[in-house]
Amino acid sequence: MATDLAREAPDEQSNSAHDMPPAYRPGDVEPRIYERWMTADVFAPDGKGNRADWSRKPFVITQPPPNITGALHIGHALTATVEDAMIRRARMQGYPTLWVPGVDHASIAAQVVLDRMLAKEGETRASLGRERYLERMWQFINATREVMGNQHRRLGASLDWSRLRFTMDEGSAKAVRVAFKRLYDDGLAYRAEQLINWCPGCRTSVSDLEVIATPTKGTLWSVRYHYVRDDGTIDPNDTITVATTRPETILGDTAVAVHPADERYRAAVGRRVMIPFANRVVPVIADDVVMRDFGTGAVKITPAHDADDFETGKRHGLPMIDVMTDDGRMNDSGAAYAGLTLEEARKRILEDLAAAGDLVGEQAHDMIIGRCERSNDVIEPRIKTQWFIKVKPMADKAMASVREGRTDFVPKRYRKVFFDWMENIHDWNVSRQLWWGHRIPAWYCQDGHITVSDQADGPAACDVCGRPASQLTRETDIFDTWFSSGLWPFSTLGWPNDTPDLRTYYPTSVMETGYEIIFFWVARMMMLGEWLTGVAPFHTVYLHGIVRDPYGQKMSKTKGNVVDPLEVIDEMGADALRFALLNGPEPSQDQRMSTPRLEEGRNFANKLWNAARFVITSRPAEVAKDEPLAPPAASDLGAADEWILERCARTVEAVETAYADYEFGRVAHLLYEAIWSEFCDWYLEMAKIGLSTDGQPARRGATWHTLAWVLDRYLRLLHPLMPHVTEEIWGRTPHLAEDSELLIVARWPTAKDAPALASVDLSRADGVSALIELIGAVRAARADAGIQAADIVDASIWLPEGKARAAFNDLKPIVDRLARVRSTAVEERADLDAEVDALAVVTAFGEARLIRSDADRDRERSRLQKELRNAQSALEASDKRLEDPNFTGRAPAAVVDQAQRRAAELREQIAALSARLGQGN
RNA sequence: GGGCGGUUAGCUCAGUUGGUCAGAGCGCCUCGUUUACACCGAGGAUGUCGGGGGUUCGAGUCCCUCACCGCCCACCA
Repeated sequence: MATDLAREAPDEQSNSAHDMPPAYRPGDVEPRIYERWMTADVFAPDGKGNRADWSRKPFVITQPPPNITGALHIGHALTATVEDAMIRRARMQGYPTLWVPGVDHASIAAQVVLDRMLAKEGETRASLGRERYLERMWQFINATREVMGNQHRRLGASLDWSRLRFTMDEGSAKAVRVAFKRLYDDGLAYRAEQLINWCPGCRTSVSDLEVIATPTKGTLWSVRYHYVRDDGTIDPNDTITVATTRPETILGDTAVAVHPADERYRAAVGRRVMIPFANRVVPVIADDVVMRDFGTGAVKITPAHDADDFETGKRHGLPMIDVMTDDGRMNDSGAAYAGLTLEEARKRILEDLAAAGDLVGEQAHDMIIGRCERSNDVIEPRIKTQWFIKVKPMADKAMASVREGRTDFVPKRYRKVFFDWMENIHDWNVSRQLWWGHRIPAWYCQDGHITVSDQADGPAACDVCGRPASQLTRETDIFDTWFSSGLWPFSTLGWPNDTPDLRTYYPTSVMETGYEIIFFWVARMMMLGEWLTGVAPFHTVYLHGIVRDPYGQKMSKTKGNVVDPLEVIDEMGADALRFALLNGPEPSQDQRMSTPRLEEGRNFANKLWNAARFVITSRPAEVAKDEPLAPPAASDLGAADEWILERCARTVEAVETAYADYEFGRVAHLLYEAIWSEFCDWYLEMAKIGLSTDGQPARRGATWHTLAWVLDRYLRLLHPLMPHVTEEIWGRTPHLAEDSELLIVARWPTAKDAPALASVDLSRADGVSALIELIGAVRAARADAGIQAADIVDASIWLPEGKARAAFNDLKPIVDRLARVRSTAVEERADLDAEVDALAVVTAFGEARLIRSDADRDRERSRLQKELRNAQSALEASDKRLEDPNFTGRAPAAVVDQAQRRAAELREQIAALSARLGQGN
């Protein structure tokens, strides 16, 4: 199928406009164009259609591999569009470019999705068992992977599909094993009994980042604990009152703490109290963590269920008692409450305390509780023996890389965000009690020795005691998804093997992603990359913002306000979507997506299409059909041609700067202006005169060559943003002799591409701007006077000696056409006065008189008076500045000079307006 | 409790180092079948650039402060 499409596309079609419909039809064009790129094999850095210059360092993008869990949303479209824009420009610049497509296995997110699907079938994780569960997972993800790839293709993303990777493939698996072993050998991976974040819904621990701090209205209860006498009995009247928000954890209390300097409790320290319902006698201890002015100044210590208490417990050697089960109930330590949910247990314990008369206070209390990012369950701090990564040494390296400029952020302010987080980083809990993911390659022997192996089939024997593998048990936990994602930039290139790919493409160039995963992913890639490969994995971190709905709301399936990129592409075209996404705010700023914005992109594609259609169909007979593109002959250029060439050169420069700064919004804006407002609105109209059959053949040729040249520049510059429509047009326009057949690999334009044009005297080009202003003024006067467009009016035109007059000599027919007049040039301004019955048009750069005996004098007067007022107030302000010695003395000469020139122009205009208004009619 | 971002025309947003910077698109009003385009063309209306203070010859543009909106981070019962 691919070859058929490729065959039907090229030669007969090119340079023919008969098959160019008057409206751009993305649905017809886009799939065919993508197929051509694929057939030509241009996406791979060493593809046969590529013109990569291997003497240059390859440009490589690190992209966040999307989760396999489902369809791509508009955020993915933004990511892909930005990355595609970057890589297309680099490719055109001649860099070997690599953009590896991939998918992340997203263990916890995938399990949540699969569990939900299974629930509909009446199955659960447990009912299937690990093996069958994983089989189902593979079925599920194999189906979604296909869909996701298609979405990127529809968008036009030029990914090297021959390198599609998955974070659960064998390459990733090996990288994970080797990375972990390295970290273990370096002393950075350790197994320990620590307080971790437990999600009872997901039945796994999660990292600190996956816990969402949620403000909650809670209650602070005051509870009496009874002192225990030396003989072990309880004095019902001798109590200490503690404050707690979590009565259900009372069963896990192993101390009561007070502040060491708190006079109220001086005598209490060292005494013992009885924990209600648990029948456990625990000490009253003194510790600085206790805040004297909070609650009662005495606090129960539950080391197994609170971060502070855990530290306190360690300091005082307190027992740590876990009172919960994995699914969020009270366990056997919960005595009479065992088996109850935490909520039920709390209720019962409060009732029982009240019954015993020990619940002595209750007040509302604003607090923050952690909830699971995935399931929204309340996260329980619990003691577990799990694997951790000591991140400080890696963080130091990553920070040094940024501090020393080896890695930079766009926008720069994210450096601070990065540093703030890195400086306060905690060790990373990488154990997950899930099934879908990379199993931690650690083995334990019956003596508790740990063996970490990077071999696919595990260790041969215990590293410590030499027991054979058959007597070792493997860790059942898997890694946090982000552990394998963090290896992405190099695991996709063959690491840990020293492959040619790794040597060629690593470190990568730009890492592009949304700011919301800077900690999850970017920071971890930087840490792991620096530590494991010795270099920063990319030199630039480019962060984009969130795409919101038209009302500024975050899009979400539950809100039902999601925009499906595929629907947009069906309706508007991929280029329209891309343009809309990029023609937004600066990097990292959120944007709102709406139909009008998409229409703007669609309309722009259509505008370009029609401009190209005009250029292609207007080729004069003098220019051979197969003549290659070339800069127009300088000697034959008219003023209008010089003008557009000058504008075009400036645009090339400005656009290039914007691209280099990753300012895609600016690129879009500059090209929109240049193509629509300059090229189409003015030059195309002007060119119609230059191309007319009554002109000279040389001028016709020069005009058309100018049209083709400028269009060609703009197609190249716009291609990274709107690849399909530009490629399709390019297929029908003449190219430079050295050009490739496809725009996607055509040479990137620079200001130096046409040396012959550099020597063109552009003085007339300046004059064109003055004429454009005059034409505008004539149009406004006509509209004001109600003159019909069909009415061609005789006009006298006077322009001062200089650029505008020089340009006018060349552009008279153009002025006539665009201003709808038959003009006569007059030598002296005074000559205009003869036209007393005419309508006056006055600008700072010239004047016109529209010969109308039926002119409405009152309307003219009010129009001219308004202009006079504007000019006068502008001059007034200008003069005020110029008369101020502070200004003339302190402002730079160029600024003063400009102000003086402006004042002179205004004086001219005012004089002319006054003269006209003073003519007494 | 820290930190960051935003506040410019009815709406969505541009405004690079302070000096035609008060703009664009959409919407609105008037006109229009001029041989690329009605997904179009021409013309027009609309803003004390969130408030206040300061620096400066000159400030949406720099500094301070306040207000509102949003986001991120944060182990205190």
